[in-house]
Amino acid sequence: MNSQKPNFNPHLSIDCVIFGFDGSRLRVLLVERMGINGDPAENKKHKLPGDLIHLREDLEGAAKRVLMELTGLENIFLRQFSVFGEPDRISDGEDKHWLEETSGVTIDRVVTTAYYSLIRIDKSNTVNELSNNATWHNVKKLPPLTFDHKAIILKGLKSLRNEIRFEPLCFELLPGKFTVRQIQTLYEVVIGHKLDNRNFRKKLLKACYIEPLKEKQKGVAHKPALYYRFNKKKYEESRTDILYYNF
Amino acid sequence: MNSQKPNFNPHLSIDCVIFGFDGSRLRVLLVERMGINGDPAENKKHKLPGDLIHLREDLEGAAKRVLMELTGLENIFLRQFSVFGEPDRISDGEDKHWLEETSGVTIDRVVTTAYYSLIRIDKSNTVNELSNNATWHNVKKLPPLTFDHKAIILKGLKSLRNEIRFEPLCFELLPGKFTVRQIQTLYEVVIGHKLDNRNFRKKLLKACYIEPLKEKQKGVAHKPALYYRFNKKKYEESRTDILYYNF
DNA sequence: CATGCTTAACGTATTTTATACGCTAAGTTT
DNA sequence: AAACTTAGCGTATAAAATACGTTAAGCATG
Repeated sequence: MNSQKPNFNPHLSIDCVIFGFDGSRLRVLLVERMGINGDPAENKKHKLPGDLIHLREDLEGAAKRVLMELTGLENIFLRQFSVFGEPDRISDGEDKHWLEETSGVTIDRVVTTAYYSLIRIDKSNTVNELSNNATWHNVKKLPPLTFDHKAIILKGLKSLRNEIRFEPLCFELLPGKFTVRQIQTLYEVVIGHKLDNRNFRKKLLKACYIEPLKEKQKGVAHKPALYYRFNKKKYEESRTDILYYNF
Repeated sequence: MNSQKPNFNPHLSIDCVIFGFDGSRLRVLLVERMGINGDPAENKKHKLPGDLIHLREDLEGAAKRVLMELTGLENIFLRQFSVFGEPDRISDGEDKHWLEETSGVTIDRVVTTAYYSLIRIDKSNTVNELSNNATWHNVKKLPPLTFDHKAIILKGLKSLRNEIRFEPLCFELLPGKFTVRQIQTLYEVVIGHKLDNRNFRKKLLKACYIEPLKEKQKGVAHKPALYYRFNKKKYEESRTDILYYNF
């Protein structure tokens, strides 16, 4: 309508904490903040994939758009976990300057809705990442980040760490076929401590929705492990109301 | 600065789902939406306590302000649980008209951050509630509500239902001294099914942080129950890293 | 081609926790 | 005094978590 008006709301944004599992570490996908004139910023910093929200766009829709542009993937796991709205979260001079230059409007305050998403790291999405200046980083060794993005990542990690214990989120991070060792390692890195392999295995295989395949690992210098897959349908059928409670 | 500008951001709000437990039902505190000209609206509707956010105000600060104005209470339990930002959530003609009249600005879209809070229903806060047109409603029998407030309450309830099973939230809803029956009834209404009293009692009393008092119920037409209290310090000391997980 | 190395995979014994349900106790009401 | 109601304790059984010993299947090496 009014050509002065940008087609996004300068007060609202979304940011995505995209987690991936590379077989031994939990990683998060970050983009390099480009310099104001297109050239790399002097103080190189990373940021979370995110964007201001278009005027008639849904929050979750905006998150999906950002994910699609970055990875080329649709239908990936996405969960809102928190909002960050301190009036001073954009206070850092350099970061604010960058945001105003790239958006073209004066920024008073931006409230960002944070999502975490879970994806499988493999060849199919590596291509897009490279073309978007995106790189995977170990969540335990984060590079310098803009704004309060470090706090956002840590809170997202906290949410994941909590929720993976009660929901089948692990299968969003694992390949379609996986070994017992892979899923155990994933749990270990996410919840942060070692688990007994014999008991883990026992508990895992009791679950009828984790099905053995006929296929084994190949080319490993030890006894090859059997592959399993997650049967989502069986999982949903086997769910009963959880009665567990504590004080 | 600019006298045209309101001292709040017309895009950002908070809403509070305030839960209370009256001994047998879970209740939620709602305010009656006043009519546009001060007189009761024709189509009487209720709404969640909430407000637009002041320009330099924190989200949680805004929630605390709303709670303080409504109940006169400080330091009450408050937890952010979701954001509601669909572009059309304010689409209802009547509701939108009301909001524009009372705020004095044109409303395109409001993203609201939803908090739930837990309070003890007793005499000390009844006074303020009355002066603010606030009333308690059974969460199972909600009156007609403005905007998407019904969906917000239901999502808040879902969060509470989930989180009360792993955190000591029940003590925020109970009086300082309570009986085993009271805490069990609270669990039953929140999680939605009956529990075996004998086993519940056993599990409860194993917890060292739930301490028996010397005092008993009086004036009840049956064997009087012993009162207990929650020892927060002991609770925190007894916490160990939860190792429990599932797939 | 036998030996060692590494991780997979199975089993068993013990402890802890959850579930099911019977019974007595201490008040009030009639 | 008998009936009624909820409090409060106990016991037996089933299920789940924990601890840890042992064998199996592949590859790498001399």
